[in-house]
Amino acid sequence: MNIAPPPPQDYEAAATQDDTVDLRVWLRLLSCANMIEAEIRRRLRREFGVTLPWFDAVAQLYRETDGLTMSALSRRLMVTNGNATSLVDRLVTEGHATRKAEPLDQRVLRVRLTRKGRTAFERIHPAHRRWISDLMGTTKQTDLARLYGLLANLKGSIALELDAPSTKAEGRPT
Amino acid sequence: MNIAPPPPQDYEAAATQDDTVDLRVWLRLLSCANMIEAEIRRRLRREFGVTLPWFDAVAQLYRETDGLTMSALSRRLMVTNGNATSLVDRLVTEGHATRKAEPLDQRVLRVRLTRKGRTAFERIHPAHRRWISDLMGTTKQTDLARLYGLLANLKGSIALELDAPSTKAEGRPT
DNA sequence: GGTTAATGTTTTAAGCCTAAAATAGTTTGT
DNA sequence: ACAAACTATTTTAGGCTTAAAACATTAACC
Repeated sequence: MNIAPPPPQDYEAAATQDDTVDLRVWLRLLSCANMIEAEIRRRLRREFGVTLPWFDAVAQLYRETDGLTMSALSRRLMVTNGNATSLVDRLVTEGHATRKAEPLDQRVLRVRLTRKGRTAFERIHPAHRRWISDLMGTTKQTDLARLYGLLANLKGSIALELDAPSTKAEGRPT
Repeated sequence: MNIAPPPPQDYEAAATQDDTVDLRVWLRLLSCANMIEAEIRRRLRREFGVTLPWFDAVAQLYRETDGLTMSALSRRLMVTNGNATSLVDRLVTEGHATRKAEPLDQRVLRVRLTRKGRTAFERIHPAHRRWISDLMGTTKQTDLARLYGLLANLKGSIALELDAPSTKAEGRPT
């Protein structure tokens, strides 16, 4: 028989036996995400002198040769529009990106990585990829595949609930 | 046969076919965590007028009748010590917590929830629990159990790597 | 017993993030 | 054509977060 693992000293410490499975899954999920995110943040700063949000923004822009609108970018980064504004402000002043109004719709601004931005990303990207592999390294491939599938379900479940949050909040109107 | 799900417009949008499973699991995990966290944050503010970090801090303190030291609290919240300081500052000025030096070690400060703090948490807690259940609601119990197990493995894997980050960084010492 | 190292906490500086209000351009209905 | 509604983005105000430096107390070591 195995010995029990030591109780975690993080978010999960607040979970008790009588908590529902839901809550315990959530706390554990959050722990994992926070641990990985914190470590990637530290390494990006230490090895390359960039912040995590900076890297995330550049990574999203890198894929899109035609760039992204401000709204699309903030949606992808999962942050508010205002937040994206300040991130892109910095990218532009650094010379890593440009921001140009669309000719057909003057409201829309399209953000594109410059040559300099692309080069910067290419310098960091391989290390980032390696770090993720390291952090997940001892998890078996089959487990990762299962996890991928289960998370897809969970994500779908969340999206559904976000589309129809009415059931508990207000009941049916009279 | 099923139709393919629409491509996500979040973090995962940056993943491509040639990315490793590691990376795709990570992006999906992050998506899930961010979606849930953002929704809980919105509801806490809208329904109870409190912030998510405020709730997290109070939730951790609620369990511990003897309170927590500043270090223990920041470890549990997975934030820096400095961050915990400002959170507790606010709890104390609001009257939701007290901060007292330990008699045996004057360096250590022990934070405890006040009666007012406990009452505030008890008012919010049931709704929070319900929200988590709602967001995960359409995920089957067996899937949640599997997820719980797989995340345990992943978490262990991460912890291992964080303890021994030497393999790639410096090799073995001469 | 006095210096040095270690530990616990706070402060500081800079950047991140949200929610809400404001601005500006576009579409719709008449 | 004009007003109203809608959409895209920025601004503002306030709070969150980190990393590094500073401060204070305790432990370790001659």
